Amino acid sequence: MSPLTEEQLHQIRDERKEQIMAAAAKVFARRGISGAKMSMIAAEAGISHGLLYHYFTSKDELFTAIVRDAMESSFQAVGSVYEFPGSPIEKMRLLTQIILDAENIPYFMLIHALHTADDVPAEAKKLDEQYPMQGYVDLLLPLFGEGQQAGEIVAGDPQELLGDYFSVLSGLMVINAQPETGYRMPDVDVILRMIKA
Amino acid sequence: MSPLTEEQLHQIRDERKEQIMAAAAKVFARRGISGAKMSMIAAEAGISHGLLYHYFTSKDELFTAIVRDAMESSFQAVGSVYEFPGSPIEKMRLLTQIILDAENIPYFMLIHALHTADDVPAEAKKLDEQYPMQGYVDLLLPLFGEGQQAGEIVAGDPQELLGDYFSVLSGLMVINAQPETGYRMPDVDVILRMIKA
Amino acid sequence: MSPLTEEQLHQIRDERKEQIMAAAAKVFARRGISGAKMSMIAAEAGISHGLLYHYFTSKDELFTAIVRDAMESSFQAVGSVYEFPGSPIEKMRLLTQIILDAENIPYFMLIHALHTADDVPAEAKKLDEQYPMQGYVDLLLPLFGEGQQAGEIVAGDPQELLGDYFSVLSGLMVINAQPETGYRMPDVDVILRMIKA
Amino acid sequence: MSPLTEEQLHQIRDERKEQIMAAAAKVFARRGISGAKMSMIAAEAGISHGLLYHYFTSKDELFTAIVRDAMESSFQAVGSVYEFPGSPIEKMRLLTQIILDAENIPYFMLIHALHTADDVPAEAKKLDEQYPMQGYVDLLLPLFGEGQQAGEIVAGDPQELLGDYFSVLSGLMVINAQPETGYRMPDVDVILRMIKA
DNA sequence: TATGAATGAGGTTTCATTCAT
DNA sequence: AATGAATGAAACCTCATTCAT
Repeated sequence: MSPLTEEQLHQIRDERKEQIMAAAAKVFARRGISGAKMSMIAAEAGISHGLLYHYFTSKDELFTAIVRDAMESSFQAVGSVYEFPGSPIEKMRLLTQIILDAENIPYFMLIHALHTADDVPAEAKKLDEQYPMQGYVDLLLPLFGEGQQAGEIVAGDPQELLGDYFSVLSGLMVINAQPETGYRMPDVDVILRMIKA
Repeated sequence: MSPLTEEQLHQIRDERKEQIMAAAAKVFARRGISGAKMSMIAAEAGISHGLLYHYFTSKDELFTAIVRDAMESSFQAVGSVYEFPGSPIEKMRLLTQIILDAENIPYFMLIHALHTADDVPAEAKKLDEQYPMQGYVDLLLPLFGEGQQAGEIVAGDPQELLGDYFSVLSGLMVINAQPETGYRMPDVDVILRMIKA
Repeated sequence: MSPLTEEQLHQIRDERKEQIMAAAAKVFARRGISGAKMSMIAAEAGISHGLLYHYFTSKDELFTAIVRDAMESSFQAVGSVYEFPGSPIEKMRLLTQIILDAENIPYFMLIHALHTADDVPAEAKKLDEQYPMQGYVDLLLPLFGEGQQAGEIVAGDPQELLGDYFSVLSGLMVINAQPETGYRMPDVDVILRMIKA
Repeated sequence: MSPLTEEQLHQIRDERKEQIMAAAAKVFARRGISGAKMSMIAAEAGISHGLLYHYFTSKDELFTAIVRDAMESSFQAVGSVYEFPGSPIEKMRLLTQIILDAENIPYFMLIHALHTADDVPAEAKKLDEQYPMQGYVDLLLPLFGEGQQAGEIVAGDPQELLGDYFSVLSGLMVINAQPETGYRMPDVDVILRMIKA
């Protein structure tokens, strides 16, 4: 009966959702929650603002969906460090290099926005508690300890060192979210010196 | 009951302005430009929102005034590094420690907000060009070179290294602007490892 | 598998229209004109909202069609009172009983909505002038006069009494349109006392 | 310090609130909840729509405030019946006459709107449960029983009769909310016949 | 005929700014 | 100088209507 098959419609919906979320991630990252206007997101996605509401009930829901996406996939990405080749410090080096990629900036910005705004949707706050930075630290603790025992990584409380390391990375991503601001994105090896023995 | 002299009035006015700017810096830092509402600033300053407009023509002017203040005083603070005691690396250590003080966070946040928002007043943008990060780097280049020659500071392009260093510091300040976000503010010595020989 | 004849198609179309109008009447009655959303009507009719527009050009046209239907059939129903058995007051009793049936509520609600809203389509307003309450009164005047002469019906201006009577019935139907509101639908005989000698 | 005394401001606020509520009652009564636009209410009150939000947080809150007002004062009005002069049926007659006053129409309409709309604020729904029609019936039961014993009021279950009576009155008020609709507002004595012995 | 994606006018709400007192 | 009432531009969101398939 339907002129488009169920499957075709499903595909259209999924593609549109992706398209909107990609556009929204950009805008949220660049402007923060209240600075991101629905009209900007619509324009960035090349659709009418009305259609946004066909796919996401509200700005809040849209923001939350993007954050969920960002957190889940970043968590996975960090977890894959154990499949990297090389010694612990070499694994850390690779992971750092991957993280610093400009394309990850929106993810860091979103999490930053999450902490910055105070009108964050409750749902998004839950996600923040579910995937805290501590999670990344825990994930890497074994690797880090191994590196310390091997004498490749500097001595000290691994929890704190890893926390410091992620904080530095997060900060760099956040301030480099805008182009042309005069900030620099340091070379991997410069940052790595913080934890290298 | 003689009326206040012109000068006394002027001084009262200036004190009020300081009070408002301090309150506004806090709010701008915590919420960003569009997230900071004039009513919040008024509440934080303990005055009515109407009174804000007796001291600052607009939100834009208020923001710009704060940014100017932040830039000028931070520039001065960094410049005073040459009066610090100790060897170059010790001077850098002291400067870093001073910078990382939580009370400086608003300054970094303001500059970050300046880069983040796109509805930044033109006046504020001019300030950004007038006091770019490069200025801080230039200020410290002689000290840094001295340290490298003394073998205290790691070899490499001093321009880039200093740029990296300031970027890391800026990033850390920005992400630690909100309390309770799980980020860490690393110990001075951890950061210092990035440039220490 | 011979294709449907023109006539059969027409009939199917008409049945669909009836189905939609019945659904719409329910929704309009319960929510009023602006409270009734096209999507609700479509859902109630079990079709997509897009299909509504194959049968009715607009919400206004749909509303008008329902009102026309309601007015025409109710006029006919009241007119049939003369074929009822019994004396004038008994005829009035039967008519009242028929009117008070819950299934007639949508008709009264529609006419009420017509008077309530101010964004009523011009076409519908014309209908309201074409079938005013006065029409019902005129229809019943002879019967009423007969009842008065027979001493069954209370004395007084029959125009006014009949007007009062219909107003009371209308009011009762309208406030009982929603279930569970605490209002009562009085017994026929209680209402009849208003006009019984 | 304040250029207007606390008291003056309070008075302005109260007057404005009254003015807005009166205007809103009119508009809500005429158009229902979703049909009443905030801009209409503002226009009716002769103020800007922005100012509405200075006094009432939302359309819902405004509606609820009016309903509360309506319910409380109508409850009081009905309760005062016992202070009326005359026999029970005469008291009922006076009460009826007071109720039927055109100025009370908004009150009935609001309660009707409350039952009609389905997007009624939760707060308003609570009020509806707190002041149900049964409350009015209970209030009048003693008087009604007295009238029945005195042979002035028709025999029958007083609960049901009073319920019927209020339903008829409510219905009449609701359908006569709009001017020029062809409905009639019956004379007190016509309605009274429903309960008079 | 039938569907649901897509649009945009219009309604609700927020908030920077003005102004009477 | 100080307050808070008042305004209106602009943001968010809803929903009647259109249109590709």
